Amino acid sequence: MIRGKDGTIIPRVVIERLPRYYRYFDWLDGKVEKISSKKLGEYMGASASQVRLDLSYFGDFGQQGYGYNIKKLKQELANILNINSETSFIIVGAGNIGRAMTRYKAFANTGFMLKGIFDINPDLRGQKLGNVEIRHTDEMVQFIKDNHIDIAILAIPKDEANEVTKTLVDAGIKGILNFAPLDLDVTNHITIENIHIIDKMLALSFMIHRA
Amino acid sequence: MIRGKDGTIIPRVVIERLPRYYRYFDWLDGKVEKISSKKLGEYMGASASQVRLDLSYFGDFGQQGYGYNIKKLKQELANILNINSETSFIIVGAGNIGRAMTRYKAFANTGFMLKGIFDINPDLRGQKLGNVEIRHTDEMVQFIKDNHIDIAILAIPKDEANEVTKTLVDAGIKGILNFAPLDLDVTNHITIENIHIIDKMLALSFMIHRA
DNA sequence: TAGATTGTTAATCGATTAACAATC
DNA sequence: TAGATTGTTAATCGATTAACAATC
Repeated sequence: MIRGKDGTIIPRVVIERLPRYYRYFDWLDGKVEKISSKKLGEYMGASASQVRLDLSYFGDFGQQGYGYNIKKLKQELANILNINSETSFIIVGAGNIGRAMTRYKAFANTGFMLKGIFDINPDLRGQKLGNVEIRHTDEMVQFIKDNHIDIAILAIPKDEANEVTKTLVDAGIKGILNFAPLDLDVTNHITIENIHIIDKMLALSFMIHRA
Repeated sequence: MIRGKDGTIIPRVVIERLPRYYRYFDWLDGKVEKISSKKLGEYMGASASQVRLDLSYFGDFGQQGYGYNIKKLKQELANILNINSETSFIIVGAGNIGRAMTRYKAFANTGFMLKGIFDINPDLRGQKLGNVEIRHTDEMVQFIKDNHIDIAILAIPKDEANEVTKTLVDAGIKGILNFAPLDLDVTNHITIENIHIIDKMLALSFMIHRA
């Protein structure tokens, strides 16, 4: 239950939209100085009301008769989303997806710092991916504690996912980006975001076959 | 506007949930013979009402006093989601994510068949990834037409994404799974599913920092 | 038969949009 | 000042849940 400006509860749908606002402000930055909720809504395919209400959970960023200053609002959103401060994360699983995430450049632009990669296969130990070396899963708990890691990207087969999740949570991980094709079994106050690639492909397939 | 059983419009939220139902039925298959909407809802973190209403858009799959037969419903969902028939797709962009998708095993279990990989870099031409070779983007339009490809996974930098999307749509692509960190500019009746990795990470970061 | 559980309609809840006073 | 546009409250819309007759 996350609260905004006046202690009002921010709906999760609004939170999920924030990074999208940031993308648009980043895109507009340099192009124009200011924008109205109406114009931004047109770009984003949203109503002006939604734009204004969404942003109003976090502050009074606009000005009547003027709109929103892009440099200012981009900065505000960057702060809200912790883009200016460094957020450390680890990758669990050095398979296809784990490796791709290792090389993924976009993390750096949004303050995310890869601190470690872990795999259960001892043969991979010490192998370098970029400038981070693969460690064995046995070292993971201590590493999370020593380096104060909050976020883990989980990219392992589904059969091991819940067991590893339990280990991560016990070690102090606060959020997981889950690529495994299942819903993780978590009881406590930990946040999960799922990327279910096959689910998306199936929804796509369903829609094009019915269209 | 996709219609179900009695010509009622199926809400997009329901469509997006279908693959998840399939995952649960696949998981239950072999474990038990039947399940009630109440029990399934418990597993999925949904209400019994939602389970029943969601499924009822597609048919009368249950039986009073009994529940839903798992083998039967799994089969029904597989048909609805075209899992039993082959769905061809291509990957556009042979970078980190494109390559990971090439090696992604889960596609095969759901009827997805990788037919081609394309990249703008001519040096990659002919290079084999698994049993599919990289082709140059120049060959893409003809390939899509010749092989009746409906779905493309877009894994290229955002600056080129809209231009390539236009090419894909003109060539006859019906659905795109977009990994590029922007909202594709599409006018016509084409379906897009987005995987915005950084957006998910930012939402995660926001939530754990506020918790 | 009695108990269980469906499919569907009605009630509720939450999210989106419209309206408007405030004000730059 | 007049026009534009905000932040917010009220109205609407859509999705979820509750209720229940039908029936296995």
